[in-house]
Amino acid sequence: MKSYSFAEENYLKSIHSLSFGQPEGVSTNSIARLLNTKASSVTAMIGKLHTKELVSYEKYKGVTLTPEGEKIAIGVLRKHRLWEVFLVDKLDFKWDEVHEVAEQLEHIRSVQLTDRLDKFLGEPKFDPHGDPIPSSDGVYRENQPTCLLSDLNVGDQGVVVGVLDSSKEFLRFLSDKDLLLGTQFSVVKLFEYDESREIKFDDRTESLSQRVSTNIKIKRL
Amino acid sequence: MKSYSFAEENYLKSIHSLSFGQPEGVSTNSIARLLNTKASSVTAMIGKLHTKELVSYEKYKGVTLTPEGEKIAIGVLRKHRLWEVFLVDKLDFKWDEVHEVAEQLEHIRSVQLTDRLDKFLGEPKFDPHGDPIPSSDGVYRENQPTCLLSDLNVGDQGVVVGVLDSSKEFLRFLSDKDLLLGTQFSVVKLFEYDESREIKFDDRTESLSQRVSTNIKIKRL
DNA sequence: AAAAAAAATTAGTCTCGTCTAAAAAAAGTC
DNA sequence: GACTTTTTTTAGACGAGACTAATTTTTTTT
Repeated sequence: MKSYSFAEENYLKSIHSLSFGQPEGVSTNSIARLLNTKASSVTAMIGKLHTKELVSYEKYKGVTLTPEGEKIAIGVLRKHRLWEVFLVDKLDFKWDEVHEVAEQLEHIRSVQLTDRLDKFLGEPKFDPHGDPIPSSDGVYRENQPTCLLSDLNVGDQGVVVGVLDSSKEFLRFLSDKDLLLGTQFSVVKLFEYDESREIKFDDRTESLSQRVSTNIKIKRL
Repeated sequence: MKSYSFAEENYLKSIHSLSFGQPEGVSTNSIARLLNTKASSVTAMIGKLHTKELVSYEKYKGVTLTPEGEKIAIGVLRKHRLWEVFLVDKLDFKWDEVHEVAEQLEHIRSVQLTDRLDKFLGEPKFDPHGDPIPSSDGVYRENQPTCLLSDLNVGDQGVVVGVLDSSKEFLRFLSDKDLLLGTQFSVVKLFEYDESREIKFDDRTESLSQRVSTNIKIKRL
């Protein structure tokens, strides 16, 4: 098993995240912006990754990941998101405090560690921001941008990623219903009359008023 | 809060661990041996740490940590040992598999993380090897080298750190008695007749045959 | 106390990842 | 199509941290 430096892993991760909807390749400047470095540094690193056959590259065109490069990027992403779950679920971090620490933890090298952490956390499918966690063989599907539960129609599926109304009362209401961050659900009924919805999750069905569903941020699945 | 490189932290940690019973200062070669580097690299780093006032140093004499340097070294040690507990208690690592991973985790920078991890683990006082975990304000007492439970006399205290006989049967016996790794105990009676001992732990008293106590590795407290 | 051995330091080099400044290529504009 | 602006690449340098080889200091041996 080859192993890569923090810097290399960060570049691969950045290229991966910028690749979405960019089949042409990712631009040097966009990588530099994301990593807070200069374009010249990016060019240098791209050359290095190219030599190692982790990216495809032609001067002045963009870069794309090779299958090997993508595998590494997804591995880092998996670790990042698993650690975020750990920090939030086990150490009671708020989900907006975890990023910086997870940026460090994602580079810890140990296959055993990652897989055991995954089991320990109950093999979660989503991180605290609602982003999907790649499986150990690198399979996952990046999901849609955030929208509201009230945007969904019958048959749509989603995962809870946040709230608009963060009052004690509302959070209490959600926790009474077991509608926690990361809960996956599908919309089974929609009553035009009052815009209330029935959703199914954890093998239960619950009815939510329009008031409630306009205050829950979700991502489509 | 200043922050230090992985390399700096590793040197400080090494100097700290070599300082035990060396009030004269630690030798360049001993550090090089411990870190698998060359003496010249050590000299260079010592110069750097000296400039930052983390070590006291005079050419050709040894190095010692300043109070600031020691604070940092103990902080790293605390993180290392807490992560070892996490790996063994939560992720079911064997206690001889944890070192390499903990060497990486000990450098994660986040005071919040360390303190929350400590709480999550139940504020353990010893790591899986029986070494004491420094408190967040840096207080701890390094303990004695390993000996056998059969070496202890009435009134002595110790902590279980391993076994000589690692057969299924013996490990089963120990787990039936709740004599786990990390258990702290004191010897309350010693019967000269058969060399059996009564030990007290977790508010219980148990009697151990000579056979048993010669197979349990402990550290004195 | 002189010679030999061991330990520590200096001098000079290397790789990694970054930077600035300058040059070259691509894209946008009139 | 020529000119300007933006993007990208090259050239050259630097700091961190490691190395080898040579030198100096300390310690040990006789």
